[in-house]
Amino acid sequence: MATQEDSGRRPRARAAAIASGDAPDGSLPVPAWRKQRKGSAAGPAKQPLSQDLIVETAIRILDAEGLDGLSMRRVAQELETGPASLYAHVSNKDELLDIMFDRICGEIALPEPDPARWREQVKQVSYEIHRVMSAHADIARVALGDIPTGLNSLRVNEWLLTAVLGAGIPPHAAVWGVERLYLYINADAYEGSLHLTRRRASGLTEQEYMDRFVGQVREFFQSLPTERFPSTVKLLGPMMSTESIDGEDRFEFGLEMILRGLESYQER
Amino acid sequence: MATQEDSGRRPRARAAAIASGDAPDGSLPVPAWRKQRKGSAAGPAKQPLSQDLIVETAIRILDAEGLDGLSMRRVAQELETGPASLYAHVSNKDELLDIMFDRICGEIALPEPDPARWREQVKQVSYEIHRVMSAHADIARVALGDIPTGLNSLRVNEWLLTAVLGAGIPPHAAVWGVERLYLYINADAYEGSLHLTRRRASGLTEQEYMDRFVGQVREFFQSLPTERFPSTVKLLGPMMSTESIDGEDRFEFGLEMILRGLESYQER
DNA sequence: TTCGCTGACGAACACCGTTCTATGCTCCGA
DNA sequence: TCGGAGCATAGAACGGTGTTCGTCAGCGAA
Repeated sequence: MATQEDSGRRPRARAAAIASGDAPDGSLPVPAWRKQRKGSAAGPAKQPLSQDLIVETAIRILDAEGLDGLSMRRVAQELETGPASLYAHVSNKDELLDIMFDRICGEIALPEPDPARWREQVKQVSYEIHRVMSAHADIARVALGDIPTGLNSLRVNEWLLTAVLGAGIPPHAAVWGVERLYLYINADAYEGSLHLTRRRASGLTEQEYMDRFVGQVREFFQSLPTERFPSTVKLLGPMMSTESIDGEDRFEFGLEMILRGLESYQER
Repeated sequence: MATQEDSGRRPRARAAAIASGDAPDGSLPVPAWRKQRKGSAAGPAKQPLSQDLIVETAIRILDAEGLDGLSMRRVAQELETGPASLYAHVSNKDELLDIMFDRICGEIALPEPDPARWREQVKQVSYEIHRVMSAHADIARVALGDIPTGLNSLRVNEWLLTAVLGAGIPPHAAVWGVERLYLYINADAYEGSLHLTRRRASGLTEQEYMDRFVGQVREFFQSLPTERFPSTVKLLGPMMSTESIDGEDRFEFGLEMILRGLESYQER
């Protein structure tokens, strides 16, 4: 398990907990408002409710049924309780989503920064973020709809900032570049997850889905009048190639584009 | 129970409507499934229901109350009818959103393509798309969550493809580059609209909102432990500057980055 | 005139997030 | 050991959501 940090309740509370943290070593202090539970050692008997348990359950549902399938009632049902019970540990569905997102950010593995290999490493980490987000259905939507302030999210951000600064990109370009990169990664992960969601909903295999869905889209584009959409029709080939739809290479292309743009701001 | 698996019927129908479009001049053909109404000249007497009327009403609500405030019931209420009545003209809320999005795409003004000024023009059009999306609350979310296949959306896409092709970007890079650019514009427009939504919900002026919201975020970041987040703390200045939050310049930065990346694929 | 069709729409279904409120249970001080 | 305070639990309910069912009225064709 990577260095996973606990996420807090509200941004302010979080920061305060860190600032006044009384843990001398590297581990973050356990926030006062989260009493540690007795044995989280997974008794087969009914576990007492806790924020951790709720978040874990919610992520399990997210993975299995997607963000749209995740509801407070669904989580409560899974825990064999009523929806109202959750609100003692989580003030909000939005807060639950934030905490889930940050917990998931904790899965992102970060290498030791090496300024000499910054470009390669930034790319690697971008892939890693993308991989983790894609592994959890459409969770990336949360990042698009909210400025993440969780500790694990900050950890990733800090890593990227350090790498980019170390490459000699001036401060302003570094801040914006990393922010834009993050936006791009999440937007693509979200977009990509939609196909997966749809495919899962349809119950088709990847190949079947590809054939049917892409086939329909292709059919649609091919029926466009050439005189009105000449470039679109001319580019039907590259547009409809499997690699275009699949996403991996397309993501790489955009990433490369952003990196080329970013390094044009390098000062040394 | 019908398992409505023929979700491809819609795009196909549209394309067929286009292919058999009988508008000889420059204006787009009116799709067969959108019957034109008599006078949309806003009679004070109760207008008969129609898809156009529904879409117009929905966009008005969207502008005034945001995407979250838009519901079938809300639209029906505005039209002084029941929600069920809408389903005779629109098969779905998703379809309504698609149509709304495409209608809004129709507001995007496109200049005559001039290959010599392709870079400037692509930038200009990107701004234009961004402007139109931002003018309609969080409608950009629709584009992120669905592959737009409306005519007006295609029109914009066609323009961008033509411009980029004309600049000597090879086919594959053109397709992907335009697609990535589109993704970026919509993602940023959506992100930006969230602030506006939140501000509107809070009822504060722009200045007040700036002060309060940014103040809180700044407070949070400033309370971060320097030893754990050195780069983040070091970059607090550029991160928290007004221009960073406001978005206009930030959008421009990312756009410039993408364009620099894109033109690195130029072949002549 | 009558038949058939189609648009309008009230009612209802199955959900949703959230809050109120009553009920227990646990733990602490006396 | 008892009393009581405080809190996790959860049933019920509120006000919303998208969508469907079935009825009804109006109208064009026969």
